[in-house]
Amino acid sequence: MKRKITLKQIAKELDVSVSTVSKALKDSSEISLDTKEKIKAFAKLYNYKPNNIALSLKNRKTKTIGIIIPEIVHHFFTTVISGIEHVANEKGYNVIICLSNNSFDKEVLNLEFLANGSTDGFIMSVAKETQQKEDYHHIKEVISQGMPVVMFDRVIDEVICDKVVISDKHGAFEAVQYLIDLHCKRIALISTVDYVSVGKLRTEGYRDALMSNDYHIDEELILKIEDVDHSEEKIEEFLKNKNVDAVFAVNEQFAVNAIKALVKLGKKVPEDVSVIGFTDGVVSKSFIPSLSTVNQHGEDMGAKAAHLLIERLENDTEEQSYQTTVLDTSLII
Amino acid sequence: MKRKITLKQIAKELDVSVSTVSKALKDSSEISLDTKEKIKAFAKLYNYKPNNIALSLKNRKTKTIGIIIPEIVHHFFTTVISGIEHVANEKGYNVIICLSNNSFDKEVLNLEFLANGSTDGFIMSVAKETQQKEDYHHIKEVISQGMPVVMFDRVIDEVICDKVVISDKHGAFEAVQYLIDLHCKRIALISTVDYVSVGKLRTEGYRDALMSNDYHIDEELILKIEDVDHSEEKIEEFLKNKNVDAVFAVNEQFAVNAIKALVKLGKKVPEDVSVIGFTDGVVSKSFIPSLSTVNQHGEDMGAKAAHLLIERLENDTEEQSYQTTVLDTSLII
DNA sequence: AACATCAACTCTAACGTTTTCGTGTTGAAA
DNA sequence: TTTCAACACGAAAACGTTAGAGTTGATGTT
Repeated sequence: MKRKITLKQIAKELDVSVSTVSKALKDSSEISLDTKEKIKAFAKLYNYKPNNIALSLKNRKTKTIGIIIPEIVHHFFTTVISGIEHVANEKGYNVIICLSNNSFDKEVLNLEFLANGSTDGFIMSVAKETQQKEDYHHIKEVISQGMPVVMFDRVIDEVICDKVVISDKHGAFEAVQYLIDLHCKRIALISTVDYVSVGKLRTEGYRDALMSNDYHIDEELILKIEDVDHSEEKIEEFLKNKNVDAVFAVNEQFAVNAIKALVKLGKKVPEDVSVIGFTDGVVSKSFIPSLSTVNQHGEDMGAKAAHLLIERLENDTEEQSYQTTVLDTSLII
Repeated sequence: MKRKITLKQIAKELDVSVSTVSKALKDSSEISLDTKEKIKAFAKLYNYKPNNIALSLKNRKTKTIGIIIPEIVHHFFTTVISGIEHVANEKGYNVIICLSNNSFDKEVLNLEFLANGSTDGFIMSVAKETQQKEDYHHIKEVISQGMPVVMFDRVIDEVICDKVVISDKHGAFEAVQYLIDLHCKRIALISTVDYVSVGKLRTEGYRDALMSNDYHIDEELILKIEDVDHSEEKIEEFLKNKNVDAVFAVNEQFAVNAIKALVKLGKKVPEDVSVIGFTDGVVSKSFIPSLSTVNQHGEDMGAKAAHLLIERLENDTEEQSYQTTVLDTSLII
């Protein structure tokens, strides 16, 4: 087992000083051609690569960005990660991923840990529990320490930093408008509870669309689901006897469950009931019957977030002009 | 903007030496109670947290494990990551994820970069291109430098290290046996090209099952797909005029495409043709018509891999007894 | 001969920790 | 009064790297 070689070892071996080796490998003009070549050859032979940790310590930057998300087994988040990773790599950055599992405590721990030298900045989507508690001191803390943070998807208005979101409200509006254009009369909404910002915004879009078409908003047709684990039964229960002719679901799981329930209730989709859902695209793409969806462009979102973060990391011109980028959704029929 | 505080700053502020501060915070008996309390209070006030990078450099271990996978927008891999992350976190490790995008070059780059101090060890599934080239020098290199590597899913026999795989062959065997038990006569196989080890193994399981039931192996019923991007057309083309009554697909995408093609050809699934696929579970779970699948237990796989790696990291008792853990698949009807 | 110039190095400090080995001050036993 | 341990702390090295400030010896200039 040959341990990785260091500058010191090379220096000793060739009987020069460490700094000579360092400079030679950087092609410094201070070192003679002869010596440079000798050192380079030796370094190549022993496959010398500088130690990142030492460099990080010296330069006070790690060239890695931390991603903190609620969960990873979720297609939307993976597309975002993919987008981030792509541009990060292009710019010479690595990504380190931590999962909060939607737990506030774990989010705090992760953030604190990574903030102690491990990363140069963060891209994050906050945990559900955090939104619920409305406690953002940990995020504000790292920002005040000079670490750039970019939030995406579930963003917090109270925290001032760069943000990337989709136009939840507008996307929902469009989707519901589409249903209205199909002459649907009784359009149900299946949403999450309101402290999840996306649920709230999409609900607003739903209401706006109905209102601007002079529809009456029937609160009976709105379902808010708290416990995601038992959504299937809840949705089935809800759709029974409601006699809806359209369903708008704020996420993919709800949409799928709605279709299942409708089929169980003897309805045909999309003949009897139209279903449309906010989604990330994977299930619906290969779904039979096909499901119309609002695409969230996760990849673009990640890419944009990464660009924003890196921009801030590389231009430490203390500009305080934080921006919120709103990405459009698109309806896939 | 208050930068993170360091030992040195605390020392200066309280007019003691750096070592005193360090010791005090570690509750060393060398330091008087008075001083300790004073220092601790000050540290707490300023929210002192040791710098990970400095610790990593000093201890020559980073407490992070590197994950290198072909892609992340793939449910199976995310479940594996989730499994890894879970046990890693439990044991005080972080994970840093790199994507090879199935490119050999990127895999090499990632591995080399992370091996230079950024991680203590690796959990990886090799890129398709790497399997194709059969060039594993980069992996052998890091192993020879004393970095533990655990391979999962797509493993390489030539590289000696810990491995976690599912019983591909056995899983395929069971699936095909299941189809045979349903009295299917013409069972098609849709597989990948043979250099992808899983494709090869699952094909073997298919053959074995047929053979041990005295079926004739009709090469006409075997499709090997090279170009995943155009699999849909290929599969449709293939299934036309084959008059099969069952399809066994080595992955989820192929299974879904097969069903689509069959439906297009006027067949009913599962009445006319039974379809069963190796999968990761997300699409099939909410798929209509329901699809029978071979579950790969990604979460368990990740957890096992992480356990193996951490075990090796913490017991540097140079035992060379590498093990290959074979996880069972299970058939979900 | 005295001095400046220059090439080709080496030294040192620094990044933030931890840890080993001092060292000066007590108080008490001899 | 000497001797010595216990106590409370400080100095320095180490991890691997880089950059700026020194050092050396040779050559060139007047």
